Amino acid sequence: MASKKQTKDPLDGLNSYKQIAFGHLLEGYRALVNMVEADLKSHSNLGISEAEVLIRLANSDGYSMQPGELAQQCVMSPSGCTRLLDRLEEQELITRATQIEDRRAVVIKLTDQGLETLRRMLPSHYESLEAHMWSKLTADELKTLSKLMAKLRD
Amino acid sequence: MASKKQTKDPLDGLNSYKQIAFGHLLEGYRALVNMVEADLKSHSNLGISEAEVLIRLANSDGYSMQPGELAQQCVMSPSGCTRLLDRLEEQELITRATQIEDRRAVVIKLTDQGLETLRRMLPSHYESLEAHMWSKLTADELKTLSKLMAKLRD
DNA sequence: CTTAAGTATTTGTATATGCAATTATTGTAT
DNA sequence: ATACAATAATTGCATATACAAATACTTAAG
Repeated sequence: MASKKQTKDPLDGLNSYKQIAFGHLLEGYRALVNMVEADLKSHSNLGISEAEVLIRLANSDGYSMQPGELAQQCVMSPSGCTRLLDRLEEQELITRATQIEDRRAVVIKLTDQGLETLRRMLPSHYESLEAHMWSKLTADELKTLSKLMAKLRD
Repeated sequence: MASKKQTKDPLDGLNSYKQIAFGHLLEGYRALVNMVEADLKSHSNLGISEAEVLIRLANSDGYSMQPGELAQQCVMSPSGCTRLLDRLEEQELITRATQIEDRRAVVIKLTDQGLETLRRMLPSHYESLEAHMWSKLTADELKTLSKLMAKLRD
């Protein structure tokens, strides 16, 4: 008769609902982001990160923020943020200026052209989000998802 | 007196709960994956994609799958999958063999070493997921999240 | 049979991103 | 005042990943 007590094989945990939840998060996120980004690129020459930065700037006080703040909000590295801002500056969608009070810091500002580009791009972006995300969940589900993801972030 | 009817500014939609839900999804996902991947790399020399492939192989029939199937499950491009498999093969965690019935296809197989590596790595990976995800939500919340993300994926 | 279309994977190339080191500036302690 | 730590952003470098084209093989049509 086999012993009742056994060292548990870690592989046994692979199909727990917890593992599956993580798997669904990976799969769902990637699928969604891929579709949204594809739509975005077909309607503009912006990727999802570029769009996100423009949106955050549009939401910010005076349409301007510092790179570090932006990097934190977007959950990206400072260097990644620098490069992203390089691309946006290249397209003249933002400007960079050194701050007067603290000359280490930089002020990013959305240009008129950046704002206009954002306005032109947003309707199709919303359509995309509607098609791939919002229409797939009820309002309650969407709010629940929002709350749960915020918990994971914090 | 201003006209009651106005062309709506697309920017007005930026702070709807729908937009915010998308934002929280981006932020929560990135934060979680960054933390889990950091833990993973500190306990092994595998990234999250590598770990995912090993896990999917361990779950598969005969510990083997085809690259295309794997790429679909992992929501990645075929070429991305090829490169990922290159790295795993280099570390001798998987083997590649051409199929006999269809010689275009390749059979990926988890090696003994791959299985052992996975067994060694899983406990700390579970701890990481516990710390950064599972412990932050109740069982019900976790199941809800799982269901909602699966809806987005499909 | 032979050719064309389809499928599975891989490769060339481009790009986005992160880490670690660097530069420039500010704050602090003696 | 001067030196030293802290902070903001950038840069060099490495790497992961995607798209498009190429390769190798199979299936279907005539």
